Amino acid sequence: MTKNEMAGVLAEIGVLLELNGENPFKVRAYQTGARVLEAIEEAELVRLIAAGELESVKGIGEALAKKITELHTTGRLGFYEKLKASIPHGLVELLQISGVGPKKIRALQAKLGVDSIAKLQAACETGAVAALEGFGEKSQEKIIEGIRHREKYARRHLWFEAWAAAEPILAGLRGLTQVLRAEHAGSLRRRMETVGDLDFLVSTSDPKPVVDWFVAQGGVAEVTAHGETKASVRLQSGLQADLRLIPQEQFVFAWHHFTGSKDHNIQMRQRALGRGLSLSEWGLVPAAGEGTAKEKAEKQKDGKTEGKEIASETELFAALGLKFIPPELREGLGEIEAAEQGALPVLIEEADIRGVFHNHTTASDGHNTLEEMAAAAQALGLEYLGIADHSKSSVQARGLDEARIAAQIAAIRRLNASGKFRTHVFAGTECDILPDGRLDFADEVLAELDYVVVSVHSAFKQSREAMTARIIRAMEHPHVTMLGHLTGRLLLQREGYEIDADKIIDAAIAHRVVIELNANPWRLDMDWRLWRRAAERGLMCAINPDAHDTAGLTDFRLGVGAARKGWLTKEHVITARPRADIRRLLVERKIG
DNA sequence: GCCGTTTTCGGCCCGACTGTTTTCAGTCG
Repeated sequence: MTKNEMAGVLAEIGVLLELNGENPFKVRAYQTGARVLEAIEEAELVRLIAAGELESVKGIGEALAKKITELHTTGRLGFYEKLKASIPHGLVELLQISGVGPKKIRALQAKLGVDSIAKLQAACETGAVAALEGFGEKSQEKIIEGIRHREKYARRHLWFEAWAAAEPILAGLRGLTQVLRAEHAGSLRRRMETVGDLDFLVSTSDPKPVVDWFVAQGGVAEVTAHGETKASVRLQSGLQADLRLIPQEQFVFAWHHFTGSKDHNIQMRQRALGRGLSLSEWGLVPAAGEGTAKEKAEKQKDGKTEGKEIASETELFAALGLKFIPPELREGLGEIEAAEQGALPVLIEEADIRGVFHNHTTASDGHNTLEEMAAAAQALGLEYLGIADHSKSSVQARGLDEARIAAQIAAIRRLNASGKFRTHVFAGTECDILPDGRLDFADEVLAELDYVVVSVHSAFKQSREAMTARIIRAMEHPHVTMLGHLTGRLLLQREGYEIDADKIIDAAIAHRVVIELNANPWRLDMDWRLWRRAAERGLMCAINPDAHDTAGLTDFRLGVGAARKGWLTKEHVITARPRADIRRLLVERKIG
């Protein structure tokens, strides 16, 4: 059983225990265990299991270590199978309904025999739910709505779609005269590849007109909460947007809190407690003494307790002995330890990008010509543009055959010689990796190119072993410069093909092949979660927009966001190198 | 179920909003 499958089992145990009404801290322990497994490297995990040292991992104790070991060695877990069998499958899907949690599910099951969405719907229609103690007409209506929209509401949204929705809201809030400050937070600010909802924070001396504007703005389908300090709306896309109104003195604390992640916040609060302080969205106050954190924060505001003024996130981190942690790193994956040791990376920025390698033209499945792409790259200030159209086996994308790519190479050479654009164009290919790992072009063709991207576009259903061997064989080819989209995933649409990422990363390092961070908003592949360790071991990254038109070139910015989440600095990223370096490296045929 | 430079037991982040209540439980983030 793979690492991620084991993590999935632990997470599911957490859900099942929750439905059983188990101690919430036990539930959390399983959730933590699942996340820890996801974050650990597969080879390291195997080593720890073999050595019996799993318990040395923070978050994994005796019980979880035993269960993980059982899963790893037998592929099964008796505890899990028994638990799963004891709980009707339909109960789990009830959790998808907005406003319905474990307690309500237990009540519905105990008193009405509800153990599926269908039965819950039927019970609502007869009015039985409204008659239940603790429920009422409103609850019943909300459940009916929740059932009707559960797919739309549960859906996550691509980061760039969420950003497109958030930008005008943020601008609208900032345009209100009552608003002192408005910021976005949440997974959008952390630049997660997908976003579940939008979070906006506002400080104002006059909340009512701000909340009223927020719930009445265009694009709002439904108002789900409308209080004095908080409002929630459902946008027509199904995306939920939350607005929170925060006094100016507490803005920084709230901004940090609602940026998350949850794991990061828990670790920050634990760190604060270790220093006799209590951190919340209200402030950073002494942990001891009477009263809630909020009350203490308010006292502090009035100058009744000792406390240094904290006016920025930098000062907030500093108060806990930490360097500023960029939002992209706040995933609870070691950033606090790094910040403590002054070992945070200087993350790559959009301005560091000098060029892009993987782009298409009308020669294959792009929508703009070579010259149009070059002009657009120049307008973006890029020093170089790599053209990598598809190769002949990608028939669906009108892949180039030998004659057409020869003509394209000549056209690129002529364009560069003409001096028409300051941006230099490199002639490349996105060469198909054939099902057996051979390349789609003969060596003589590849030798004519400035560089070669290799990608999988066929036979997605190969076994993990076959696919891994196939990709490694392709990377061993002496003409290969970089590997395109590692898994071929399309976010929220299609899982990637099965691979052993560690093995492929090792092979890429060994053969000095670069792996691409495909910055297309549906891809962001290789995943940010893999980059940190890979780069530490020496893997080089190319942030490539995989642009199919001139507008798509700007997608490299999404790739920078993902690279930042992967702890990458500009030293790790080949496309942050100036053109002169690139030319020299490409002449040597290998970059890494 | 995990964890410990206050602890091997007793904690575990904590507040807003809603709906159902008439003081609070459940859900959510």
